Amino acid sequence: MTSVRTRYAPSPTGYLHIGGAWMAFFNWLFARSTRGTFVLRIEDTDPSRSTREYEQAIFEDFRWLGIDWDEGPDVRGPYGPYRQTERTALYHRHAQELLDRGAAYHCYCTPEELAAERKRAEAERRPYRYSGRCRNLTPAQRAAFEAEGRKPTIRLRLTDYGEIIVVHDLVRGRVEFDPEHLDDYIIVRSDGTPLYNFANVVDDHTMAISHVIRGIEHLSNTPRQWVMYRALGWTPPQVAHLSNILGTDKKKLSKRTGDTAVRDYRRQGFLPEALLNFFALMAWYPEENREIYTIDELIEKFRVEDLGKSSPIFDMAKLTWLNGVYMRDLLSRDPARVVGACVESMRGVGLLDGPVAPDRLNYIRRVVEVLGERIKVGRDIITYGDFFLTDVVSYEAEAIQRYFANPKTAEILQDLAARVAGAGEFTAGEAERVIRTLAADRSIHSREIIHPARVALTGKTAGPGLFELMELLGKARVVRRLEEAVTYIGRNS
RNA sequence: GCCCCCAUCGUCUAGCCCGGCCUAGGACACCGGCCCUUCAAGCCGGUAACGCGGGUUCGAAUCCCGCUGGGGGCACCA
Repeated sequence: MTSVRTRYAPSPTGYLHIGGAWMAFFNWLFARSTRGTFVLRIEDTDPSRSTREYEQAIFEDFRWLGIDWDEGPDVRGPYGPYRQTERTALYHRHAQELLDRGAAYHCYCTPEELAAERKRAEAERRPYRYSGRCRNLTPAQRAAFEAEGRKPTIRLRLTDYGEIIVVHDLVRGRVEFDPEHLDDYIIVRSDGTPLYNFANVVDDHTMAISHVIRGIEHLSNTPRQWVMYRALGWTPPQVAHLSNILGTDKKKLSKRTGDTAVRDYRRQGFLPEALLNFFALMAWYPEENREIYTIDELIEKFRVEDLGKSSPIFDMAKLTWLNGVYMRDLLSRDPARVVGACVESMRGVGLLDGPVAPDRLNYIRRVVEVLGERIKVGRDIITYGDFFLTDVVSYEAEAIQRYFANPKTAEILQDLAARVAGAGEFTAGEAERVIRTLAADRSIHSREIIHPARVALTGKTAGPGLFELMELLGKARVVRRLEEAVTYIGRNS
């Protein structure tokens, strides 16, 4: 058996989409699991929408995910070039070959004429198929069209193909298509540029791609492509078509129901290994009763045949949980990665910009330490620890209601502020001692101090342990916030 | 409209190919409880699914047919 070569072929018309990354991931997994080759090919045949900036961005997103490629525009390789716009000679050659073999023909119909045909079909409520008017043009007729100045497209002969086209899909099994329902489709535009279905076939073959895992939307394209392979005398690759990821509205994943770009997830502070683990779980469970897998385990266990057939819904809650599992593990093993994810999300919301100063980074490290297991995603440093990062404490409505209502509260907090101010070296232990003593002196339960104090210091009812949080905030900030709370309560009661 | 694909808890899925081991397993989410200065984490427990209708069979989530529902394709987009 010749070696496995898979590919992912993005169009550089935007950032790497979650759905695209998901597809790419399986092609990559398959290549890695068979010690094969993973190729990145840029499909930039639509010049109006493709840019080099997006191409770079896609590379960057893949690198972040940890999906590497053996051949591609930037690393080159024996089957290059890897950008479709640089392969035009190849398309011309094979288009000519198709023409010479009589498998394709020039079509002089204008877009307007075709639109009219389509409209007529619609009016008569029958499925539209190209009429085939140009299928058997005589040299004289062609000359006449040319004289009119018409530029022909090239169409592949398909309507009279004659036999059922069989696609052997690795995950769906045998799928049959009757060419009766297909028509002669355009493979080269009148300006000479190739269309997707054609360029794709030429590239996959000339790049010796052995397996293609792609979206279900391409299943209907497959019979068209298979006819072309046959006409050219080529063997088509093995294919597997996966259903698309859906949003919570059960529609194709879109901005409406959540972030769609890989970099959005990076900005929120997700971990690439968690995202990849989650990607796997959206298509298959390598083992029963197990959710957490390292990339190496996924590579080892991967089998195309095991991939699911139905469309998964992107479950944010599960991704978040999974990310939390990884974050907790990292907390002891490699806390710098957790800090990294937090920094990423702080940049995302503008809390950080440019290089981070060493003392600032140190402080963030301590915040992460104090927040600990509460951080499931990098952005949680903001949702749970904003009071560490900014100087304004805004009290949650519920917090005020629950813990600032007691008439004694202001007095207690005032007392606490005074005692903190007079305390010794301000560690968590010292903070605890101060509060316990205060509770004993006033013969109240420490709860009656702890909760209001937490609200005064953080604005929230939930959060890290009060004593740890006080230590990190430091004596000065604690005293100030306590006094601010006293003022606030006085003003609002 | 025509063609194609899909269908197990709210969600991701195991089981389906090779019918009985399935009174359908796990995980997320949700709801209780424990722990506790709150939250998170952790631990314990709970609710919850074979879309419907016909077959085949002693027996069907598993095989067959139909229906319904969802998705995709039918471009000089990819």
